Amino acid sequence: MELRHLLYFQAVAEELNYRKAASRLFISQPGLSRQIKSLEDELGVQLLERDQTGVELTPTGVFFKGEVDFLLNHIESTKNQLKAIASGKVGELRIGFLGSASNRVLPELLKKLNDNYPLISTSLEELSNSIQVEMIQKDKLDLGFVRLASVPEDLEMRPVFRDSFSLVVPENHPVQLADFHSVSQFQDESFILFSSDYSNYYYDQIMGICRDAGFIPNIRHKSVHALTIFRLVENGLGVAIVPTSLKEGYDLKVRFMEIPGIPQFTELSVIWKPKNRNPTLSRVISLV
Amino acid sequence: MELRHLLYFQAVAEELNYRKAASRLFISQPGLSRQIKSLEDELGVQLLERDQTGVELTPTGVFFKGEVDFLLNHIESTKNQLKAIASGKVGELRIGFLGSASNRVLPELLKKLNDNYPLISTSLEELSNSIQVEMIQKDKLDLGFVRLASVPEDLEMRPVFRDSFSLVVPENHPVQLADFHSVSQFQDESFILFSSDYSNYYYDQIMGICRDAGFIPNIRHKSVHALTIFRLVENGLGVAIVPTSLKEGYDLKVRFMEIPGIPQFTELSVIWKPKNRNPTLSRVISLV
DNA sequence: TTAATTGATAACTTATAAGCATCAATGGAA
DNA sequence: TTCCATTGATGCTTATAAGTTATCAATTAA
Repeated sequence: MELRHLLYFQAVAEELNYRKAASRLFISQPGLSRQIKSLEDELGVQLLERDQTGVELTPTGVFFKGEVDFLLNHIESTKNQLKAIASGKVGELRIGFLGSASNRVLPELLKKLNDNYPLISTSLEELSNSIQVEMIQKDKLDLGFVRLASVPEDLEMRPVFRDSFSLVVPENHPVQLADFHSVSQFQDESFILFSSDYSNYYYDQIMGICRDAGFIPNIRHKSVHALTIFRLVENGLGVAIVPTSLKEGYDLKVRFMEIPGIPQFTELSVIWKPKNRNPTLSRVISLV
Repeated sequence: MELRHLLYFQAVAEELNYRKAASRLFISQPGLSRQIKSLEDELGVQLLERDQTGVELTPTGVFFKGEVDFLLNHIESTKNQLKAIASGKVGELRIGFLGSASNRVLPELLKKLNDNYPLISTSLEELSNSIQVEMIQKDKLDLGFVRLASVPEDLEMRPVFRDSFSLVVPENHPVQLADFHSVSQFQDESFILFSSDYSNYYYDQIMGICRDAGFIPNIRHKSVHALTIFRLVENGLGVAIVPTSLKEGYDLKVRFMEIPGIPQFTELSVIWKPKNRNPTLSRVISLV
């Protein structure tokens, strides 16, 4: 067994089609067929179910795919760390974050990081909650900033920032901050939300706020990006409920009004995998 | 880079001598020299410091050795797990069941499963007959516990538990067990049933029992959950006819009275798809 | 000084991955 | 139904690169 086999298997498992996988790997289909077959022979198990219709993963194959993803990611990360170590940097840290984490917590962390370990380099990526969890589990990411109620067993989670919710309205909206006492004042408006596949937890909370105020919001638009949501609000397409800290950093014709007297809040948490072998990680954990 | 390179590097890093490492790997020394060199070239770092005296690891090499050990061990353990999974010794079994199966059959099966195959994990979901059939056909479920007269061709079915029917009445109902001889004594009461979309078969049987007793029941409430039905009975909203085995496990102010002299019974069956490729399944089938 | 180490290099051999042409089986469209 | 496009598998050939042998220069110990 060679890494080649793992890489090939990964491609086939993702494409579920030998020809497509082969062209993605820039090799011929027969060559790929034979390599996969020899992999199965060596492992002594069947990984893929194939007929003239297509390809499917066996349950064993599903397990193996997970391990292969992990291994290949780990190797990739090791390669990068190697270069960092050899060039005198201490290491590399791959950080994932929700768009709504970029305003407050992340800049602070990066500053602290730079002060304490000036030689640690970072790569930042804006990703959804679920993708971050998955990538951290597979060693494709070292640290994640998410809004989640819980994470899988093999991950650790620490809350880092608690935020209230604000209603976002167009600048010229008739309801002024002084008159604003309940979300129910907006029950006839359209609502713009973060997509629920971006964060179910967030989605449920917004629904909870409206339910507590005695109405079910009329959701007209959903988006994964804060900026998009604000643009829609700006153009009068509805109002939005977002974490208050998003107030800073955007220069738009919208007004933030913190929602008074509600129990809901949103909590940004750091997550990581204690088993992650990146030596840089353990040092950074102590900073957050 | 291939696994070979990692294995070769590991040997050299441990022997700190190319010739010894080469003979341990059953290859020639020049071949090993070149493979290590090409590994260093590809990674772009120097892993080993060598002169005519011998070999030493660079700091980068020390780090890499740790990662290589980890990776190769992980691969070895993955290979072993693969075989265990393919043979069904470890694995996951997704089980669906009707609420009314939870009292008797299911706990027994889970105990047996745990005794015989402690490494098989299970996920349990309470689902209706029709949903179970559908999910099993789609390989979304491995095993189902249903009450059905028949299942589609591609599924197998085996009866596992035969149960009589009992009438459920409020604790203080005037009719006592000793006076109870026919359902017709209750023809003027309201009846509470399991929803027919939950199980048509069950629904038809209840109707059959009443028809045989010479009346058509006045059905006032329907529910998918046994507990809900019992709560309604408890509060005097009607009487219910349910499988007798539901008697256990609920602490409510209701009385069960087995219906005497009727031919109807209800049979809980396991269903599964013979074509399902989960290796765990075949092992478990033999247990039920 | 000599003999026995060390790893590196050049030239050659061989194993095998990859490529091309082609096949049989399947499924959808006409 | 028939036809055509698509699926993965197979036989044979080619090319890449791993591995071999022979040999080298440099170092160390006797």
